[in-house]
Amino acid sequence: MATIVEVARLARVSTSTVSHVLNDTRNVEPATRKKVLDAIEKTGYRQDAVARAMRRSKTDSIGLVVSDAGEPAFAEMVHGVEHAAAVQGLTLVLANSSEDTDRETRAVRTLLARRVDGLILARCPVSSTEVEETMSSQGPPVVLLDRVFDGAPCDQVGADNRESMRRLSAHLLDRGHRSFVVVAGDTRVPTLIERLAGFRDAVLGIEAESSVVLEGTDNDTIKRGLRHALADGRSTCVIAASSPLAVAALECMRDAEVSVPRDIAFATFDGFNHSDLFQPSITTVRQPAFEMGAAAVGMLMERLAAPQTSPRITRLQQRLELRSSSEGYVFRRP
Amino acid sequence: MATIVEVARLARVSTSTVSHVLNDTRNVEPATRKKVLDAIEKTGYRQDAVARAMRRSKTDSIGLVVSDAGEPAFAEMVHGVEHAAAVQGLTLVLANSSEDTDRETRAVRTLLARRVDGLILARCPVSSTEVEETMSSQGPPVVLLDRVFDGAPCDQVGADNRESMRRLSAHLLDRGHRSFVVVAGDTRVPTLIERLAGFRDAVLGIEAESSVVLEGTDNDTIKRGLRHALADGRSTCVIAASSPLAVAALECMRDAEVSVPRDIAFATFDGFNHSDLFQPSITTVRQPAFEMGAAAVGMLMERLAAPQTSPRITRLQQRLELRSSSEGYVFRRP
DNA sequence: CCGACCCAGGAAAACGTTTGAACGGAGGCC
DNA sequence: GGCCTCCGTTCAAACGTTTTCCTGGGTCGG
Repeated sequence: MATIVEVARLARVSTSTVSHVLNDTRNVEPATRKKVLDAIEKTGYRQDAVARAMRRSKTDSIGLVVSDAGEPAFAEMVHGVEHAAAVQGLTLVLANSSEDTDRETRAVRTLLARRVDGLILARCPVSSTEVEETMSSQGPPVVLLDRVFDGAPCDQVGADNRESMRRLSAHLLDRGHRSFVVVAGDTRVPTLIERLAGFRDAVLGIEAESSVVLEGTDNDTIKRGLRHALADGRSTCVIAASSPLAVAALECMRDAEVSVPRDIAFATFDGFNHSDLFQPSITTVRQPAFEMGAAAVGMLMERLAAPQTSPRITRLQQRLELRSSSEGYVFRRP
Repeated sequence: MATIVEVARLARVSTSTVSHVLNDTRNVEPATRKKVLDAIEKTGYRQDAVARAMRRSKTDSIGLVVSDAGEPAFAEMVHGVEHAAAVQGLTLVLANSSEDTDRETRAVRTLLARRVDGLILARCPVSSTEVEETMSSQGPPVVLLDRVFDGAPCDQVGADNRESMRRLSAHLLDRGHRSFVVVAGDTRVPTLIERLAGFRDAVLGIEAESSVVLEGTDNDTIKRGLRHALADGRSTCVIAASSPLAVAALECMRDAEVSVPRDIAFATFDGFNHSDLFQPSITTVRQPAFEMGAAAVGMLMERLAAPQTSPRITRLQQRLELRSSSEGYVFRRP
């Protein structure tokens, strides 16, 4: 691989001149510029980003740690981050924590070692203190994505989970539902806490008689709970707080031969792609995952431009997509 | 940020000694090792991967260019690549080409500039010559992922598309279908060529009377073609060659009020997640996307170990998941 | 005509590591 | 006791850039 000195030698100029035409960071006489460009052409020279990063102590890259790269919602976030980064001329270094504290720690460590210019974290349910320290240390700026929490010492991008869940629940209340099963899942995850809070906001002061909230990290426990809750036949609506939970709930209901929406209504957060092509087509609160990723990059850029301003939090609005899983349910007259 | 020289100074040893305990690349007296470790502890020193990469001319990273990071199948590949890379101690630099030749070229260029140790490419339908040259140049080794083609000058990992399509088609022939609509899509993409070829293998010598093959890059054209093909009511089965094509086909059929599987059978490649929860549940040939990504990393490692051996191609077997979209269709007696 | 200033370009010092060569002391062998 | 070897350690040269400071010639104003 040709280096800048070979180019310089061939063009009979100094390496600094070559560098200056490469980055145009100083005026250089048209004649010499041409010599340099010719030499670059002839040698097939390509700038070495590693050496460049070393000298400038700036890698033009950002790190992204995501808790499950396979999950469609996260995949869209990755996509959004990549896109926005590319637009800014930054490359993306991706790591996956698989919802595991240790892996997350190692991932953050490697990314910091690689001297990324900024870090975007979609954290797993519980982070190590090492990770939490990097959020406030004077290392590269950190943006928390999706799983945000109040009072974090860094910028954050999330969705308006609480408000969306409130809207969804209010809509369902409007349709006459009073007895819900809320499949809330792992309530260590801020996102799920917020969604649960939104439900509580909505039913506050309304006699939502026998609503059941299912919390837990284990799918089988959740399913058992749901089966139990469905058994008495009083619930008219199931709300799942995330897509994996929706899968569990739908599986459980299929196995229990409870049909949606004939026997019960159903709605979920960040549901299934192309849901309108299938039955039951699922009422969904959809996260603008791509935009959230892009927004995180935006915050990172602003933070790099203004390091001292106090941390901010951006909440993107979610879309409520009403479909037959909730709209098709008709209340039985007693 | 503390550097290795500060550690050395504090420990009253040379930087080389520090380096040697860091990488344990040479024996060092327990006493001095302890001094060094204490100094590292005290300074909070972290190795600088950029400087290290520069000196060793090895970045311990691999580049992945994918044509659509949002698409679930590609997301799973990304996931697989990330996982396998992490296991090997490599970090992943991700770029997205959005099925665009220019972006792909730029992505490859950036990754090469970053001196990745290897490159995995899920190429877009048509690559620039620059990209094709990197496949054979003596730069970092390249592995082609998913979209493979015979005679490529580098390693490749794909699925057994042709054989899988042959099996699927044979199964459908067994069930009595003779008149197919094959939604083949962009037949510049090797994957889709292979799938189409598999269909042709299966119907060879069988009077598959009026089968229609729809090729094209434009969804609307595809849909128009499909509507036309469905109009005469002779076709008994639609096969989509990829998930986006399946979406188009299902939309078209929904709009034309052709019901699956009552009016017509349907099957697709790499279909929809959790298809068994919905109606129609879709018969699918499922790519082992995660494994393909992991396998690509594996090939890369082997290639790095043995640079001179001739290019190889690995095909992973796909799983045929039979569901009601094809099994539910009952032939009408004339 | 001379000093001040401007401008294009060059020399060289970083950036933080790794690593081959050199070194010095201890021990073993004859 | 001299010599060789071994072993732990240090020295210093890379790796490929960017960037500060410097230089020498030209221009312009007085």
